[in-house]
Amino acid sequence: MNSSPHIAVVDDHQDIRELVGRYLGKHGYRVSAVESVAACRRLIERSAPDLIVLDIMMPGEDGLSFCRHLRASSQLPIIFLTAAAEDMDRILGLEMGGDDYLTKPFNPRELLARIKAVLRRAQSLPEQRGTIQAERVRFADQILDMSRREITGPDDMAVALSTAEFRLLCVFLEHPGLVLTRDQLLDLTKGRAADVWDRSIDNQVSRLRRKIEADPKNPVLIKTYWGGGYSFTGKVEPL
Amino acid sequence: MNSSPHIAVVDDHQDIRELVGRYLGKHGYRVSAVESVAACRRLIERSAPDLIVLDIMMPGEDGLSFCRHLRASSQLPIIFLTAAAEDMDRILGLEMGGDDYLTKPFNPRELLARIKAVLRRAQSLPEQRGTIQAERVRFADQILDMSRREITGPDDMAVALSTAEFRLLCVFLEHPGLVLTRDQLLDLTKGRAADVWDRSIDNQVSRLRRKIEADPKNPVLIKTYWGGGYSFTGKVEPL
DNA sequence: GCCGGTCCGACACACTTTGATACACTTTTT
DNA sequence: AAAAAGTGTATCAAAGTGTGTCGGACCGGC
Repeated sequence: MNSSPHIAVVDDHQDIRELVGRYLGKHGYRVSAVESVAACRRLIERSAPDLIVLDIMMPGEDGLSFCRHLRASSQLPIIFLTAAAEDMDRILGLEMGGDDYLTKPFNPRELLARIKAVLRRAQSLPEQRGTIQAERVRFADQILDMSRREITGPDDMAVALSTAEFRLLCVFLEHPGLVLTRDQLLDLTKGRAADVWDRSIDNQVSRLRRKIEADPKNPVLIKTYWGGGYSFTGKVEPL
Repeated sequence: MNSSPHIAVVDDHQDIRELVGRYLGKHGYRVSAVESVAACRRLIERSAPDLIVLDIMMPGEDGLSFCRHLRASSQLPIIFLTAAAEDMDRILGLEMGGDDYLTKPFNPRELLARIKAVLRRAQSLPEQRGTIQAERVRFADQILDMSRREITGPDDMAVALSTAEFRLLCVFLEHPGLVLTRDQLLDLTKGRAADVWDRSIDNQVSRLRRKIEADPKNPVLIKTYWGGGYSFTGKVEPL
């Protein structure tokens, strides 16, 4: 990502354009706000945005028909704005690739969250490092037995891991030192995309820490990167 | 599976479309909801869904006749929605490939379960590893005698297996290390498809564990994958 | 350095899945 | 035919997991 993402906002209400434009701008996005589908077409031609925030109900050409048109030729992600819940039905009738929608009135914060989610989805995937082959792996002062799914500490006490904990630990051990976002962790462990305010990973990290950290209150092995994600710190050595 | 399955929902009631669309969307499916068979035809042409949820009783072209039409040319799985139990007779009259049906009013949760089941069935089959040829097989610290259908532990005590237990153990020994879903296990042992809330496999696994695990309360050989299935962990060596 | 907003850790809780047991039904054996 | 064993279903308890909330930690702007 060499420069900040470029968002096109299409809405016939000036106040919405202004509000959204200002808010997204403040959060580091480049924003182009236009008042009609026609203007949006021109915009797309000359500057290729990364995502469109599109109002459905507009005078002149309608948002939905525009979307159908776009879908015929491109994968450009769209987030729909709809005034009424009934519109949603018509949205569902479309092929919703990586798209999303939001009903007015909406919280700008939520729009931001969804934009982030959609963009992340479009990129995703850290380089796939090889899966761990070894039967046992030493990390820090503990050993993970892959087949028994349990770890043994320096005191020779074995601790069993649940399915989710085990998967999470494996992902960490496969990517030592790398900062993994919650989306990546969720994708790598469960194969599913993150819901907007998903806290399940936080919880699993917390549970895992309780089992592998000497002092769970002051984690050393799994470090938190504020606003970024988590990273496994420590030597990893297949046995 | 590079992207989530795409489900087409065909129903003339808007509320149903909305409900189902939202529910399935929330559970990670891509949903296209349309109000008629005609619209569904168009949908299929341009976007090839993985499964159709089809209301039977609809104005205009009827769901059943549409199904007959589809079956002539494709294997596309269908889940029927019927208002009255009487319709079921007519459904049963069809060739139900991998299909299924549900009577209204239905629990969205159950629909989800059936969709999962049908889709799994459509994929199914892990790569068929060769059947075990050897007369005796060593696994962990025990030996399975194929013809006598009994296992001998390190203490030389022979334990007899029932038919179902024997089949199940064989399936596990043929796919060591692989996580097998309940459907796959049921298919491989009994050759039948899993009913939606089938627990018979759980029971057999439990019984088998009691015979081959040193400590059935803390199974080591047959591991549970929460929400996934079971997996046999341990060396397998034909003799 | 203070302040508002945002993110994270911990906890509690709801919900789903699984394990164990009991029981009914079927098949096999005696 | 009776008895025994095998198997599927129902039920309850236990474990695993996801979501919400609250308080504290962290960041950026002033």
